[in-house]
Amino acid sequence: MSPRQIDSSTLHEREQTLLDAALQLIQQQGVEGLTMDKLVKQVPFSKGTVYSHFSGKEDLLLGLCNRGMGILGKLFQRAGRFEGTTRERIIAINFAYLIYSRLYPMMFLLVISAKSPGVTEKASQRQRDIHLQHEADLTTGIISNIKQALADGECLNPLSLAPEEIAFANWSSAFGSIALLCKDIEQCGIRAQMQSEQALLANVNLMLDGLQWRPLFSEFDYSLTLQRLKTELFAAEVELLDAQGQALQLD
Amino acid sequence: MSPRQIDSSTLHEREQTLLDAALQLIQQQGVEGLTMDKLVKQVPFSKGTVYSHFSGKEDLLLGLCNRGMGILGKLFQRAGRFEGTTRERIIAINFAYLIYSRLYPMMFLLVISAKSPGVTEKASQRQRDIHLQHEADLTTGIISNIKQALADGECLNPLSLAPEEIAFANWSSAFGSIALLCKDIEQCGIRAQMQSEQALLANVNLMLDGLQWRPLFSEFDYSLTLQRLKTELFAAEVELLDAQGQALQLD
DNA sequence: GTTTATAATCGACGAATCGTCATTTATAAG
DNA sequence: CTTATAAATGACGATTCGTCGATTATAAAC
Repeated sequence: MSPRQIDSSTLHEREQTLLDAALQLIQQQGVEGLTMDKLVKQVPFSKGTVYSHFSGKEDLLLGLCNRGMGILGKLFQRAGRFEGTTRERIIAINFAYLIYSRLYPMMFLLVISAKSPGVTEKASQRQRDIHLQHEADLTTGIISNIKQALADGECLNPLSLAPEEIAFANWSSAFGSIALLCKDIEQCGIRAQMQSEQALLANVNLMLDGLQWRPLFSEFDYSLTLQRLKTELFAAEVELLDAQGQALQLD
Repeated sequence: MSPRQIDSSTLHEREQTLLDAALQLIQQQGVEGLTMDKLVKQVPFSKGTVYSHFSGKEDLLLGLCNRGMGILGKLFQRAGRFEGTTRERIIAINFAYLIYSRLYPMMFLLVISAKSPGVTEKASQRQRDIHLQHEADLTTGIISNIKQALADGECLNPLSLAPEEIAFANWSSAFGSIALLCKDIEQCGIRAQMQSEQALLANVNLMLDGLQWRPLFSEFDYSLTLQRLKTELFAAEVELLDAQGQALQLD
C-alpha cells in the first residue's frame, strides 16, 4: 500500500524546466510579464504541481536569481585563477561581474528585486537559504584575495579597513556602477555619455588606488590586463557578447 | 455653455493627497501592498479621478520617487554650501545622501524599482520628464564642485577622468553602498558586520583618495567634518533620526 | 488479480486587482 | 431656464493569485 514516489532527479529536471520557462517569459515580457497562469500554460504541468515546486512568483524569482548566482560564482572562480598580481585578480573578478551583467542582465536585475522586501518575505526558506549560501561563496573568493594582498603588503590599506570592509567597498562600487549603467534600466541622466564598461573599471581602479593597492594605476598598464582578460580568460564569453551585438567598449 | 474648470492649485493639492495616501499604504504594507483599489478607498475621490491624475500604479510610484528627489535636491543644495574644502563639500553631499536614505528609505528604494523596466515603461511621459529633470538638478551641483576642485588643482585626477565620470564614480559608489546596506533590504551576507554609515563614508573616502583629492584621508581629520555636519548643517535631520531610534553610527 | 492506501497531479474556484468607459453630475455661458 | 461639456463616478470584464477538494496512478498487501 505505497504510492509512486517521485524520482528526485526528475524533480530537479522539472524545476529547471520551470526556471527556463520563467526566464523566457521574463525576457519576452519583462518581470511584470511573468505570471503564474502564463507559466502554467507554457509548461506540461498543472498549476498545483507548479506550486509544489515554488511557493509563488517571488519564490520563482529568487530561484532564478540563485541560478544566476551559481553561474556568477563559476565566473568568479575562473577570475580568481588569473595569473598576475593580486590587483589584477581583483580586476579580473570585477571584469567577470561585468561580463555576467551583460550576458544575463535580467539575472543581474533580479538580484535587486529579489532583495526588495516584497520578494524576500514571500520566498520560501529553502530559496532564501540557497541565496545566502551563494552570497557567501561569492565573497569568500574576493576576501581571500584581499587577505593575501594585505599580507603581501601589496595593498597598503591607508584607511585600515578590515578585509570584509574592503570587499564591501569593491562590491558596492561595482554593483552601483553596473546597476546605474544596466542597459535594461531606463536612461539615467548622469550616465548619458558614459562608456559603460570603461566606467566600471575606472571606478574600481579609483577605489584600488585609494587603497594604495600596488601597482597603482599610474605604475602599470592595466589595459594589457584587460586585453588578456578579453582574449584569454573570458574569450568565449566576450565572443558571445560580440555575437549578440553587445560588444564591450573598453579601449 | 461652459462647464466648471478645475482650479490648477486644487489639482496639485489632490495630487499631494494621493501621494500621501500611497506613501502611507507603502509604509504599512510594502510596495506590493500598494493597490489602486486600496488607494481609492483611502481617498475621497473615485477610481476614475485617481486615474486622471496617475496613469496607473507605476506612474504613482514614479511620482512618489520624484517627490523624494525634490527633497534630496534641497539637501544637496544645503550640502553644497558647506564651508570648507571642496573635498569636504563632496563628503557633505554624500552625507546628505546618507541622511536621505535613512529618513526616507522607501523613497530611496523607489529609485531602484522606479528604474526597473516594468515601472518606467508604464509610467506617463510627464513623470518621466520630471524624473529626468530631477536627475539633472541633482548632478549639476556635484559636477560644479568637481570642476572647481579640478580647476583649483585640489583634485589631481590621476586617471584623467572627465568631471561627469568623476560624478558618476561618486554616485555609483554611494548608491551601491546605500542600496546594499539599506535597512529595508533583506540581510545581505557581505554586509553582516558592517557599520553602515561608516562604510559609506569609508567607500567615498577611498574613491576620493584614488582621485588624489586633497587633503587626503591621511592628511586631514575628516571626523571633524562629520562632527560639523552632524551638529551644524544637518543637526535637525540627525536629531530626527535619533528620535526615530535610527541614530547614525559614525564614530 | 484484486484491493487499498496515499503520493502526485489536476484544474475549477473565490478573492483581489487592474484599467476602462458608459453614465451621471455639476457649472458657466447664452 | 436651457444647454454644452468638463469632471467625477463606479460597475464591469479581464487577469491574476493561491487554494483545495477531486481525481489519478502506483506499489505493497493479500
